[in-house]
Amino acid sequence: MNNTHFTIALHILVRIALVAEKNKVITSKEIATSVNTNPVFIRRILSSLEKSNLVVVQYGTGSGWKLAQTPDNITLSDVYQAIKQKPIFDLHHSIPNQNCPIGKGIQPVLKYYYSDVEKALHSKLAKTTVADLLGETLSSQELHS
Amino acid sequence: MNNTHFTIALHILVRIALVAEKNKVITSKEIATSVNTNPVFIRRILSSLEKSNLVVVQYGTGSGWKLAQTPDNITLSDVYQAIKQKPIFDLHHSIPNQNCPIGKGIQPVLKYYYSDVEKALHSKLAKTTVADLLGETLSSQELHS
DNA sequence: ACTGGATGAAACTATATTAGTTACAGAGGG
DNA sequence: CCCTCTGTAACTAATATAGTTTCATCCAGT
Repeated sequence: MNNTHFTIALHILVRIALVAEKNKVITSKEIATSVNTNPVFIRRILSSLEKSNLVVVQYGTGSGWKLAQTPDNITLSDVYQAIKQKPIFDLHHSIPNQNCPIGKGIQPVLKYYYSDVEKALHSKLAKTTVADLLGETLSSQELHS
Repeated sequence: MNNTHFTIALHILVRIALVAEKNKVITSKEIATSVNTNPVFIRRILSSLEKSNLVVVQYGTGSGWKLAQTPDNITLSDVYQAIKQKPIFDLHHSIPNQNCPIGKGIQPVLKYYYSDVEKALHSKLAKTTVADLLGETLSSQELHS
């Protein structure tokens, strides 16, 4: 995962949640217009979200995307899990020197520690839902009008 | 920051902490041998660590690097802060559609939320020090001998 | 069946990022 | 003054990212 993907995924889900209030679906092209990018990029991320059962696609006439769960049931931890491809911190690209006590021993230590950090991150992300973001986004608009 | 930089920075600091126990310093070339990379790459990261007062360089004969603070005083939050160049999550690369209520409102919401997530990450990272990592790395070696 | 709008996926490009490499001026203890 | 190492710039190769084009596939409605 690149770190913008999470932002795009959240934008997509909040955008779908908005039309879901009217029991409507939305196409990747329409979402792309909102995000200001191209539909294929949106579809690639939608594909990841679909595999994690966060969104569902409808084919045929009146086709488009809808949420697979209610917005208050989708946490940002779910979203992060769905689109993450890389861990938050990577280990060395090339294997460290095994003749050095640090080079030999540090990777397992860091690997364990990083997974611990990711758990803490997930705990934090789990406290917020797509419904929360939609609410905050809309209410911040009202203040300006 | 790329996500391997944090790993390399920790490797560097733990490696320096190891020789610091013997009141010695270590050169970027020696560190590069341990990390299994080139000295310039190491120096670039050392440069960031130096700016945050985590390491100090000695010139002249017997030159090399040492810690600017005791290892139990350097938390991983300090290290992360020193080398991070990008936030953990980026916003959109191109500005979203301002005619869409979501496109218009989501960036400030996410910006605030992301800084909140970073604070949680720092709290987690602050609980571990370079001394902790050094201890774990060495004790994991003993188990294998 | 057929149509039409949308998806899924592959292929390709342009740009940005990352790590590696070379080179050389500058620092400073002996 | 010497010697070793640092600081930094410049360049390259490899990889990652987002954008674009293309086309087969899907399926509700007619």
